[in-house]
Amino acid sequence: MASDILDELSWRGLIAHSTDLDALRRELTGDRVTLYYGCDPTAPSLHVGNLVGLIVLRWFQQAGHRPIGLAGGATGFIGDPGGRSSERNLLSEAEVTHNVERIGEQLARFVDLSDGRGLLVNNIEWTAGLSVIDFLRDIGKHFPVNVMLAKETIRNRLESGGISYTEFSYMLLQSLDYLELFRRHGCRLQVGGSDQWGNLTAGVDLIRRVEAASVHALSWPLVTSVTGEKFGKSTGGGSLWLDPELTSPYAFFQYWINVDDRDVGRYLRCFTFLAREEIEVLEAAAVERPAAREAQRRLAEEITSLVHGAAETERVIAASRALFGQGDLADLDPATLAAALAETPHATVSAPLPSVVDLLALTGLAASKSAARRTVAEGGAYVNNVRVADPDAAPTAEDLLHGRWLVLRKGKRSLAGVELKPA
RNA sequence: GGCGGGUUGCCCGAGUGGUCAAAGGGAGCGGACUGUAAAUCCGCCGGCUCAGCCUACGAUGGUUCGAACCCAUCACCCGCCA
Repeated sequence: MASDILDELSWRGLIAHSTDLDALRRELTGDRVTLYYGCDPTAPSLHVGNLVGLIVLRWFQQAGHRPIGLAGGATGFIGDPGGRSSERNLLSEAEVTHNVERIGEQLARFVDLSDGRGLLVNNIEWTAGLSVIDFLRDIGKHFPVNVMLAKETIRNRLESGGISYTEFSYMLLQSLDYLELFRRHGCRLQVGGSDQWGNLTAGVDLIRRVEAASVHALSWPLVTSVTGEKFGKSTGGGSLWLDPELTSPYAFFQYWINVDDRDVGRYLRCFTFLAREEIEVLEAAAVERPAAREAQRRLAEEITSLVHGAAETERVIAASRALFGQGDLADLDPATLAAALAETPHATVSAPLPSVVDLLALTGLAASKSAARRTVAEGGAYVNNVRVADPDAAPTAEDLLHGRWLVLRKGKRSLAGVELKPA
C-alpha cells in the first residue's frame, strides 16, 4: 500500500527529479521513512508556491511515513540565492522570528503532529550555537567550490551580476539541516521544488561524506500556468498567500475559479487529494462542457477548504453564488447579501453617499481615484449590476439594496460591497 | 586604491538641454466576444480639487529663461587593473 506513494505522486505530476528512485521505493515499502520539507520565513505567510510542499508532506504522512516541517529561522537570515537574479534584502531578527512563528502554524495545519507522527523544527536550533570555526572545519570542508559553482542557481547568479559570500553559503546551511535531521531523527529524504534540486543534492552529498550514508532527495516540478510564470500571482498582481489576512479566502477562492481551462486538470492533480477517477471525470467534463466550469469549481472548493477549512469555504461559495448568480441582486434576502458582501472587499460609509469614483477607490476596487475615473470612462464600473456613466454621480437612496447595501463591480469579476452606516 | 561603464515608470528598455508624464515590449486594467476561461480586436495604463495643476528619470546641490538629459558631491551596482 505504502509502495504506491511514488506512483501516486508521479501520476499527479509531482516528481521532477530524484536520487536513486528504485532504492527510495524499496525504503518506502519497508519501514516508516522520515522526510522533511523546509520553508524559509521570507514573509509572514506561506504562499501557493509552498502549497505543493505541504501537500507532498501530507501524501507521505497518509502513506504511513513521518514528515518534518522545517521553518528556516537560520536560513531565513541568509537568503536563498535560487530563483532570483539579485541579492535579497536581509530581514531583521524580529521579522524572521515573527515569520517563523506564523509559518510554523501553517505547516502544523497540514501535518499531523500528534503522537510523534510528524515534527516541526527550526534550523536555528542547531545553527545558533555553531561557531564559525566549527562550521568551516566540519561542514565547509566537504564542499568543493568547483561543484558549488557548477550548480545552476549559482551559475545563474554569476551570470546575472554576481552573488555575495552570504548567499553563496546558503547551500551549506541547507545541507547542514539535512545532516542534522538525519542525525537527530533519522531523516532519509528531503523534498522540495525543482529549483531546490541543487540544495537537495548538496545535502545528500554531505551526508554521504560525513556519515557514509545514502539518503534521498525528491523534487517536484515548479507549477506554472500555460500563460507563463505568473502562477500564484493573484490577478491583482501580488502573491496568493495562505494567510487569510493577506489574501482573503474569497480572493483565494476566486483565483482558482478563474483558472485557465488548460491548467485545471493539472492543478486538480497536484493541489487536491481527490481520487484519480474523480479527477479524470472532471477533466473530461472540462473538455466536454467547458461552460459548466465544474472542474474549476471543484478545484476552488477543494483547495480553499484545504487551506481555510470547510466552514470558511462554505461561506465563500455562498457569497460567490449570490454575487455571480443570474438573479436580481434586489431579490437576495438581507442575510445572504450581508454575508456575501462580508467576504468581498468592502467599505462602510455614512449618510451622503460618496461618488462612484470615491466608492471605487474606497473599496480598493480601483488603486486610485484616477484609476477609478478611468474605469468609469471605459465603461467598466457598475453599481448593483448597472453600468455607471458619470464618475461624479453618487448613488441615491433608491439604489440601496434593503436600504443599506450597494454592490460595486469593476469589470466582470471584481466585486466589492458598500454598507451605509445607520445615522 | 586607480580607470571605465551604469542607476529611467510594476518589470525590461529607449531617450543625452525645450516638441518628455518620458518611445517600444512585457505584465496589468476596461470594452466587444464569452464560460467569473482562452484567443482575437479596440482602448487605457504616475497622482489630483482632471480642458488645468502637482510629483517623477539613484540622492543632494549647481549651471540655465528652461534639465531625465550639462556640472559637482555622495550612495549603490558592473567590468578591467592594482
